[in-house]
Formats: sequence, C-alpha cells, structure tokens
Amino acid sequence: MAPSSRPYHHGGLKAALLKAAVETISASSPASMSLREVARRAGVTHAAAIYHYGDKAGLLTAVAVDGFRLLTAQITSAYQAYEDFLEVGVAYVRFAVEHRAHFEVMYRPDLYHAGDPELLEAKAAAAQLLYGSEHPDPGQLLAGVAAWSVVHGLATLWLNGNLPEQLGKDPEAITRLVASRLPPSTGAAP
Amino acid sequence: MAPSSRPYHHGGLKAALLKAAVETISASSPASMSLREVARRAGVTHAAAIYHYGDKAGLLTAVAVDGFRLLTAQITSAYQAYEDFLEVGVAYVRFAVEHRAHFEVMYRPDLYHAGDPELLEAKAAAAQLLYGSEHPDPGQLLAGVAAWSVVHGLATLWLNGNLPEQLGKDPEAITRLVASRLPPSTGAAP
DNA sequence: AACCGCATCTAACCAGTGGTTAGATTATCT
DNA sequence: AGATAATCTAACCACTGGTTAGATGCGGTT
Repeated sequence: MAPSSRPYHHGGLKAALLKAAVETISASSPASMSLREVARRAGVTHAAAIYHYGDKAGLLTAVAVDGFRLLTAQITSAYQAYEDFLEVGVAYVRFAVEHRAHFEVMYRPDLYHAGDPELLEAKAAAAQLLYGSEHPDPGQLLAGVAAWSVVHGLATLWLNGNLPEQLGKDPEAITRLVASRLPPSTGAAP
Repeated sequence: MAPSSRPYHHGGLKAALLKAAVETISASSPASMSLREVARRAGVTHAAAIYHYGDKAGLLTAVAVDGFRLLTAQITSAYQAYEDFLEVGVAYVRFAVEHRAHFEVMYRPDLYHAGDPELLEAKAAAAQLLYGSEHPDPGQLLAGVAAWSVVHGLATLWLNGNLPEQLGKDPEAITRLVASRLPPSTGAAP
C-alpha cells in the first residue's frame, strides 16, 4: 500500500476488512454495523467483503475468533505476570473494556456462525483457560465457573451502564473491590 | 377479538404488537427481529406499529420496560416467599431463562431508547432491588453488586451456551452449586 | 514472450427493511 | 347528525445483505 490509492488487488484486503469491521463496531454497536459501511471504510465494494468472508455473519465470526484469541493471549500473560487469580479477573474486565467491539461480538452468538470450527477452537481454548485446566475436580470447575461468572457479569453490566455510579469510573478498580467482597480464598493453583 | 378476522380499529393493537414482538424475538433473536414481521404477526401494516411506538427502537424499549417490571415483580415475590438471598439469585436466573426474549433486549441498550423516562424508572426500580435498598453502606452495596454480577454472568453465559456441559442442563441447579462455592456469608438482611 | 488459468474485485440487480407521507376508515364527542 | 381526532393502509424512499455476470490483473507454464 505504498502511494495511497492504488493497491488494487489489495494484498491485505481480508485483514483490512477485519480491522474496518472492528472500527465500525467500536463507533456504534455490533447490531448496527453494516457490511457496506465496513467495505466503504476499506475502499471496496461490499461484494468484495462477501467474497472474502462469505457473508456478514462470516465477517463477524472472524471478529469473534480474533477476540477469543486476543482474550486468551491477554489472560495468559496476565497470569504469567502476576500468578494471581485476582489479576486474571481484572485482566478479563480490562479486555472487555479495551476491546469492547470484540467482546460484544464474542458473546452474541446469534450474530455469527457459532458452529464454525475455528471459532469453536478459539472459544474452547479461552474457556479452558478460564475455568481451570483440563479435567479439574468438580469443585475446581465450579470455582472457575463462579470466578468467570463474576467478572463476566461485572464486565457486561459495566459496558451497559448498569452499575451504580457511586462505584466510580474505573472498572478495574471496581473489579478489585467486588472481588475483595467475595471468597476469602477459592481454590488451589492449577 | 371475538370472531377472528375483524377487530379493525383493533382495540388492543399496542399490546398485541408488544406480545408479537416478544414472540418473534423468542423465535429467533432481538437483532434479527423485523418490525414488518412483528406487524405481520399482528395482522397489520408495519406503519401501524410505527404509529404506536414511534420506531423500531421504541417497540424494543417497550419490551425492555416490560422486562424490567416483570423482573422486579418476580424478584420481589421470590424474596417474600423465601426470605433468602440465594433464592433471589435463583429467581434472577430463572427469569433470564423463562423470559429470554425480554432479558436479551433489556441488556442490549443499543437496541432501544436507553434514555426513555419509563425505561429509566423501571430499570432503577429493578436495580435498587438488586443491589439492596436505598442508601446502603459501601459494603452492602458492593455485596449487592457482587451478587448481581454472579447471577447476571451465569445467566448470560448460560444463554450463550458458554458453560461447560459437565454442569448439567438445569441453570437453576447450577446457580445453587456456584453460589455454594462463593461467599460463606455475605451480608445482613436489607 | 505470449498465454492461460485463477484469484480478486466491480457493477448491476434483487427482495426485504425501517421510516415518511398522504389519505382512507372508523370511533368519539357534542 | 356532523365534525374532530384517533387509528390504520398504501405507496414511496434510501438502504441493506446477498447473488450473478463480467472486468481486471496476478502467477506460472510453455
């Protein structure tokens, strides 16, 4: 894309469309994103977008896959950095806030192809990370689900503006506060 | 609606449209609901729906308001029946599952008029109930937010099929299990 | 080098959508 | 009864997602 206006046979159109989709969603919401606007933003026809992704749901599937992979990476590195489950929860909320577009798509399976193999794989990887590894005993599984539920609930309620204002404007701080009100200590390390 | 086909000047069109909207959403999802299909189901033109609700977002606002009121009623009666916070949480999850259409609209403010006065009132009433009454001390507020977050997270994760299958098929049972894994005892009665 | 085949993209079309407007129909009030 | 206001339809608009036929340009083969 050297000069500015003529990388036709674009080279990175597929990736550019994904980026444009995320930007478009960030500017509004997943429901109101239009294929044609995404394509416009990338400087192509909407048929070009359909060529690469099959249909609108296919594009949103790609956004969701990207999101689950990003989440997995961020959670992993948070745990490696702090070795602390609280910080994993905080990282989850931070991801939801920093990547609102990705996050909102990820948890609206009615918008994408929920059965897509790549999607299932990316989602499974994230889930496994989130509720503890492999085949935990039932107690550990429950603890993981509980922890995931709290941070997921916090993140979505925050994004929708459903948390009381008195809690302040910093969702990560709220996460720490809420967590401190919860289980004194939940489970062992994985 | 006595005979079958001729209550023109319909009498209860507005309510019938609301019902039709909920049914349509139940059959698919909020995002894919179309005004015209809702109107078709009610036997009128889509312009009639717009006459009563202003626009599509207006109709969805009505669904959300209805949902928040239903939720408030159900939570209230659950607390009165059991005097137990766990049962309030279970009632929250039950509401989400039994009234999936309402629930999904309520927490997608991008779909409706989030500033609508009726909406704000209904939402505030529910919220006040959910994180404890009136002006609780900060600790109680946090406990309420924590509890709400858990059940909200559980409900949304369940609806999206993001909970591990090993937990079984009964979301209310899962709620009790998860809750038992959480705070030994959270707060005093309201 | 010229050619061919394939990947990529556009143009034109389609049915369906949300919203607007003008007018038809019916209830209600005096 | 007659007029006024509420309710609904019909016709239109710009826009959307998706399909199809064809234009454009890339790569490799000879």
